Amino acid sequence: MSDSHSRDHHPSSVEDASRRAPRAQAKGQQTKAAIVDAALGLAAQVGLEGLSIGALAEVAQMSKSGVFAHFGSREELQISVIREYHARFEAEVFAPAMAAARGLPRLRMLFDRWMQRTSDEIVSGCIYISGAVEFDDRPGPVREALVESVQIWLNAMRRAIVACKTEGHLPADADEAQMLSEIHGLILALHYEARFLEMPGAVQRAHRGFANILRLHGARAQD
Amino acid sequence: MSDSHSRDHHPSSVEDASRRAPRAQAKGQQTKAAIVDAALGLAAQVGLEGLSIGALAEVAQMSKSGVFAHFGSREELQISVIREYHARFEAEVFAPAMAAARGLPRLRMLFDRWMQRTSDEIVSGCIYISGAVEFDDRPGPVREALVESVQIWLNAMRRAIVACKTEGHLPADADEAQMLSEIHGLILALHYEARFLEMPGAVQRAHRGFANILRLHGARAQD
DNA sequence: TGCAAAATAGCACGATCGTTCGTTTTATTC
DNA sequence: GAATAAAACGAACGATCGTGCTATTTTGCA
Repeated sequence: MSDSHSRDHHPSSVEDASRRAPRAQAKGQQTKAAIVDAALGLAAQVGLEGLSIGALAEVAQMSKSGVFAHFGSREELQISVIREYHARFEAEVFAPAMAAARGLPRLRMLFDRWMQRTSDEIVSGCIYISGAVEFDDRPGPVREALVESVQIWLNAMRRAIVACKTEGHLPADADEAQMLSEIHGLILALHYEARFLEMPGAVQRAHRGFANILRLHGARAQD
Repeated sequence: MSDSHSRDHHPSSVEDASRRAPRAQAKGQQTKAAIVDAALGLAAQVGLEGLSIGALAEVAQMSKSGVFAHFGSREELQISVIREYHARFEAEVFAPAMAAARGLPRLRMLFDRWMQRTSDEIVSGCIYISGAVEFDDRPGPVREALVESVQIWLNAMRRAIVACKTEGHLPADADEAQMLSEIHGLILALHYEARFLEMPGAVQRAHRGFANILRLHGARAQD
């Protein structure tokens, strides 16, 4: 999962950054980060489309125009939220799993972390899922940012599956695209059944489903 | 799948209905049906929340207030759209599959029809999916109508799986809730990958996924 | 401490939203 | 065809939206 997004407002040179080390962030960056943080929570509930600058300003205890000035447009705000979500997803799901051994252990840990995050989002909502629905036929930079982030993650999962083959944990002819779709479906069904339908047992079913998929596609029994 | 919704505006007595047989519908019902039809297409694209009376009036070539008068509120319009969607889903997916033999043949046909409809909705959008995201934490009558419709359908699928057990097409200890979740996940992944990510091969993966689920859960080989 | 710049607030704009109300047109019944 | 009811219209409302513009406050540095 390569973070290809350019972090904005980095000091233009390393020298400048070290010279004024004590002042970590200008005031602006600091409150902008706080706004994005609040926006993330708000967007998880009401979606990226439901995210309004007025409501955000109220949560952030600022004026509408004060919030607006940090982004210049609502679209830019939405994209900032997506980037922040992406960064947190990467830090919370992808990064820790890289500590696990290549192959099946790492794939298991990736799925476990993904599941854990989705379970948490039963309460808060997931913008990779709500965003997909809101922007699936609304072209533009917001949709592009969303698609890019999701693709980066799904590609990381795909690579982890392929690694299982090269490590001999999965048969060489295992179909990684098929497995990925089936795993992705488990996550989507979990979100749908638990958050919308409020059905009990959805988390357990997703866990079992993952074990079923590994078995079906010929994973070697693993410690 | 029992249609528990009361069809509104039925003639109050059968006698009245037969007496004025040539006039099938009063003018009002006729245009209301046309409005709902247009609203269904519009809501599939922009979602139930994105559905505005102004835009609908433009599509239906009527005045805003003319459209509004048929429903009395936007919520009632949204509910009417859900009911109509439900009726079409039932007619297009559920009803034809009842002709197939109880057990695995019927389950296969239910899934095939469901898949076919979802494939069509790659272009148009599915309000059972978009609606779930839009109303997953927005309580009220619209959410209730959505949940009810989806539950009716999922229960029908569950019954079809159970029938496979009593017919001996699936082992008696097969877990129907688990199978249903996995199947539902295939549909959700298909919608996500094909409509939002525009990934090729999603339809084929969903078909293979269904075969995989049947195999995994011990379905007898079937003609 | 004082000054320039950055950050925030205040206010108003055009647009769109759901909704209400009174009127006018259309359909139905005698 | 006249009378009555149903249906559709047109205009306006208050609210909320994103977005400019201009003050005012706050911050960072000399």
